[in-house]
Amino acid sequence: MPEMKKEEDFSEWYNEIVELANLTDKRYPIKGMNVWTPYGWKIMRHIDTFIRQECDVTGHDEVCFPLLIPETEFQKEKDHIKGFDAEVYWVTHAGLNELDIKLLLRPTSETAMYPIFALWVRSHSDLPLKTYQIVNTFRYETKMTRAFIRVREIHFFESHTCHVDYDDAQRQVEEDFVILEQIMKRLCLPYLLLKRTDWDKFPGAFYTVGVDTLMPEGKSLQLGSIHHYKENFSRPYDIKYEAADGSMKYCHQTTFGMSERLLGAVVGVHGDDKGLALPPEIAPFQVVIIPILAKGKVEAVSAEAQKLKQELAAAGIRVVLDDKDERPGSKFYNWEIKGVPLRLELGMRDIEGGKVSYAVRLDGRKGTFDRGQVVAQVKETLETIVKQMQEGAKERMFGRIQTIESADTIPSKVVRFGWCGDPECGHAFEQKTELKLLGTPYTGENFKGKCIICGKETDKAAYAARAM
RNA sequence: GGGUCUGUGGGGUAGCUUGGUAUCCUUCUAGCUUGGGGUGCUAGUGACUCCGGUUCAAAUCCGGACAGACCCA
Repeated sequence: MPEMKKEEDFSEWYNEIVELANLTDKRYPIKGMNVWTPYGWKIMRHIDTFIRQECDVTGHDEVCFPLLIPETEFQKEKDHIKGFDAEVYWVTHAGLNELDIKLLLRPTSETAMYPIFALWVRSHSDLPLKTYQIVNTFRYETKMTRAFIRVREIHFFESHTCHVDYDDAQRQVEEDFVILEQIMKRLCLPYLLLKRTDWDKFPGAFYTVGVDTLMPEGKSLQLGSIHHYKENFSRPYDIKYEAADGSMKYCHQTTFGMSERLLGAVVGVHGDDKGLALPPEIAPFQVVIIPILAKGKVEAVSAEAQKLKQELAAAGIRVVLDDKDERPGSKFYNWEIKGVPLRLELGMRDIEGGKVSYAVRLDGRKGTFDRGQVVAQVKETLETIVKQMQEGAKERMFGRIQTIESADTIPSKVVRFGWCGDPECGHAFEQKTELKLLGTPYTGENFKGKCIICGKETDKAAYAARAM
């Protein structure tokens, strides 16, 4: 019998859930490279679908660039190299020969895309150039790897855009926030948008906005990042255009990245001691039907269960009928581990009474639907579950954040405090508390107080936590 | 980079000190039984990370490789 105590030992709980729910197969013989199982991949595909939808409606075009990057291209932006040097995989041989110019596996695609962007962008009428891709990227992580959260082969979404000037790129950053919100709503994940400190921004970026959520143990987990590059890449990669007045100008660029960490966060935020709890929008199966087969009535019940399944499926609901020869109780446990949001039970008792019994995964509540209105009632229940998950997760996250006025005693959670913005104070805080300074809220937050280190008056709040 | 420890059926383990038939739980397969919260019984499949050494004999001892965990820088 699995011991699954989320609150007691989150780390162990997480590993166990990922395995029991069969989201991934960790037995692949390379550390940090796991196999996507059918169940886990179905969820990830739903997430990807939402990302594609939102990017498409905002006028991004999907592209797909090669995996390998020549060393010579990679080296063009100095900060960028420094940031990734230590975690790059190299291809040094091809067949029996050593390569003259080494190739690297993309850790992210700036240096693959931008030489080509330089060819694509010629005049202001080519702008804005808005692209994205969903590909695998590679980073040689040296710390402990963990399914979905820290992996060496990353299932990566990255959008890359080019703009005529700073302001237009800035508008893109703000559009990214809207895209993000649409996606996070469906995953029922609350988050903070924090402008990273200068010493923690993406290598090569002008500024970085981090998307952070909190895990139950109070650690922060970065789910994505949005960057304004200004001209930092367009200059070394020579991405310029002819403006209306005939002058040549460098593009301003942005990027937005997210990964399968989104799935890791869904596991961590919504799961409980019974297993996964999936948001209905990304659940491979939103409803599981379990027929209760009493002796002698097997066929009647099976036929009715089939009918129910078809009705729900016809209404666009993702439904699975579990007709395995197994006890119902055992099926209940199994589907709960897998996080199916809504369970329907159908036995003679229900059929005779014109009902369908249900149980909600999230809070365990049970009741009956009317057989005649079951489609509408299922839809309504799923919608309620979405709201419940959104609100519950939000409450839990903000409940973990404490505003503090002194760095001497740190309640071992996520903290919010005044910061004058001086890097020296920031470093001092990090050193003293051993927390990571996550940054300052991107969209202003009403705050009045004193810098927690130097005591200067400030209207800036900062957030810090232990990073996962 | 330095150090410590560990590799046994699909998953989790016992056995290793003191060398000789590999334990238990779970999963899986088949049959019967059961069927509204993990049904019970019976039978069955399935493992000592790899390479070398010592030995009549190696999961066990020795060396190396590979993989993983932890600690320190």
